[in-house]
Amino acid sequence: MKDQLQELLTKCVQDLISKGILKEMPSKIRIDHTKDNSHGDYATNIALMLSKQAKMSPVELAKIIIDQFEQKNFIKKIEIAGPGFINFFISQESSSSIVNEILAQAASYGCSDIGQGKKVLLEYVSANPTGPLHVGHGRGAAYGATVSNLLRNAGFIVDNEYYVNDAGRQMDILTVSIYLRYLTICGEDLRFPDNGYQGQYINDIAQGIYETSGQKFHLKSDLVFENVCRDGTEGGDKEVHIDQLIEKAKSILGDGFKAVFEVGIESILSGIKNDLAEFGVVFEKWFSEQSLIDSGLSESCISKLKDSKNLYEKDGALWFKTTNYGDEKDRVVVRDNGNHTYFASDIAYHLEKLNRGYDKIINVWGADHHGYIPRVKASIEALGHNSDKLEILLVQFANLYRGGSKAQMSTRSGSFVTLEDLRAEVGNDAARFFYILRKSEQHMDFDLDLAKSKTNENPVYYIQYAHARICSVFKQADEKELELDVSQANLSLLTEEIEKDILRELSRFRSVLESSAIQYEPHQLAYYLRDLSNHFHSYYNACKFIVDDKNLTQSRLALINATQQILKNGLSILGVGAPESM
RNA sequence: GCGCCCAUAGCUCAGCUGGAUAGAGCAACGGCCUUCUAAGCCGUAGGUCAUACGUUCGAAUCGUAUUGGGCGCGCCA
Repeated sequence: MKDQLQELLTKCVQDLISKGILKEMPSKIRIDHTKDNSHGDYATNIALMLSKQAKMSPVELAKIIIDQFEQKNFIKKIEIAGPGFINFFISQESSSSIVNEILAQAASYGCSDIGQGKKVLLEYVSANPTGPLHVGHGRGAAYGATVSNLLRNAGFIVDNEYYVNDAGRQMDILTVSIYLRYLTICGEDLRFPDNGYQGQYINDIAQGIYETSGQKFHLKSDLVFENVCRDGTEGGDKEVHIDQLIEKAKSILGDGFKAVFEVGIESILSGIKNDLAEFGVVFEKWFSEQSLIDSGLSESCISKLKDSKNLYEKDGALWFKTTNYGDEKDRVVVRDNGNHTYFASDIAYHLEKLNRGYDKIINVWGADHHGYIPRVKASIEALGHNSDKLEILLVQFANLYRGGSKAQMSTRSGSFVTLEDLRAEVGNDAARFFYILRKSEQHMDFDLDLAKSKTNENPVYYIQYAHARICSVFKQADEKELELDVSQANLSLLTEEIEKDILRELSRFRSVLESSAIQYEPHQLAYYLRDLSNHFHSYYNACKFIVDDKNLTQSRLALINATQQILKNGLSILGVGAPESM
């Protein structure tokens, strides 16, 4: 309907151009759903936009446009209103046909092909595998998964990917943390380093190693701590302290160090996978950072950059001249100790992504990484690709409040609320919905007490309740042996104001999906579903659906059946269930 | 100091890329269950869209400056 109007209007403007009344096509011709139904069903501001080039007042121009406009029978009325808006009123028959469309296409109603089968790689979460996911990661997970659903629904082919940072120093710290806990279980008396990972999960992993391997890795703690400098709180340097512990453990443990590491990362990763799967977040691929080093891609990227004169040496380290590509300072890719930086892996990773032939690469990052964007784009350009292919979506932090004060979320200290805890407390549906309800670039206050204690006030239930209520109506209809037969429904009987409102609301669904997908804004869909539910609840209170008049009953059941379908389709994209009863 | 994000009702947030009288949810107040689920509905109240200029037919939306908050500015990841 909207598309048809758009076409007609475009043609109309073209005709006026050929008549010499208008000079040139505007960059876009907009037809919008109206906010206020006294303004009709659709409106355009075209006359306001073009009044200047036509050298006449918007109202005059609007008149000319309407005269030129090809009248169709689905248009009941065209009006000029306000400063020069053109409002279109759609005929009752035509606007109620949306119900038939929805019921005919059912679960696939709302799908589109605006993506034209373009291939998209969507990377998100990618939390370091040093511990369970916390509530901060949940936002990225819910957001990424929903964007993925939206894009798929819009005809893009989407691969979801999780980048696993399984290389580097933090993995060593993780391993040492586990190992020291293991030694404690073996009966050693030792002091746990300040910089170690302190969560209970570390103890659990250590316990697991003890149970399967017994004393196999047991060494005297005196040996491990021999010649290691003092820790931070003992007046030493906590970074040096832990680095020396790592070196010590590696040298005396040999292959055992790797064995402990393998058990540790396997345990943590499977926990993360499980957690996300239960949250309805599924990745096609888990990409290992280590694999970039093992395959030599990381090394070959550095060679390429070296060959293209993008690297230089300073203070014993190898620097990438990212300032040539708009970064504010140059970045180190190889440290003076010979180790590659995280950035070096990331260069290789992005090159690898590009080589896989995607049309678009999207990274969802925490907003704290925004300063990282120029250097990654720089690396893409330097390796001869177009950095526009990479789109980075930033998600702001969720500030966690508990008991009215901000809760800390540090993995290192182990004092955080896990995503798993949150899901257990508020449920997957509420958590998914709550996370995407806010625009991603908005800071978000997540009040745990509110989310946990007052779950009934969570807006997700409002929508689910609307769905359940409709199911309940059909249950009633069933008992009265009424069956919905759309072909029997005379939709022109839907003349109540609220019924027209719902028809208008239903007709918006497609454009909401399109807009949410293109702008990567799931919250638009969430707000839409809330509005639709609101209209339905009003309808429910204002009118009875199952009435003596059989024809009217059929039409009303058809209308709420279509509403139910839209709620279901929308919730499914949000990754939220549509319960039949509550 | 420089860069990015943000500022809308008492609180938490929308506002469809510049449009018509700025909206919703909580919280407050007043109504609605002998009727398909009251996790609901209807109504009332609540605003200098941080501030000041500017751009134009028209600004919460765009530009500049200021104020106030978040984040970033490692040979960490």
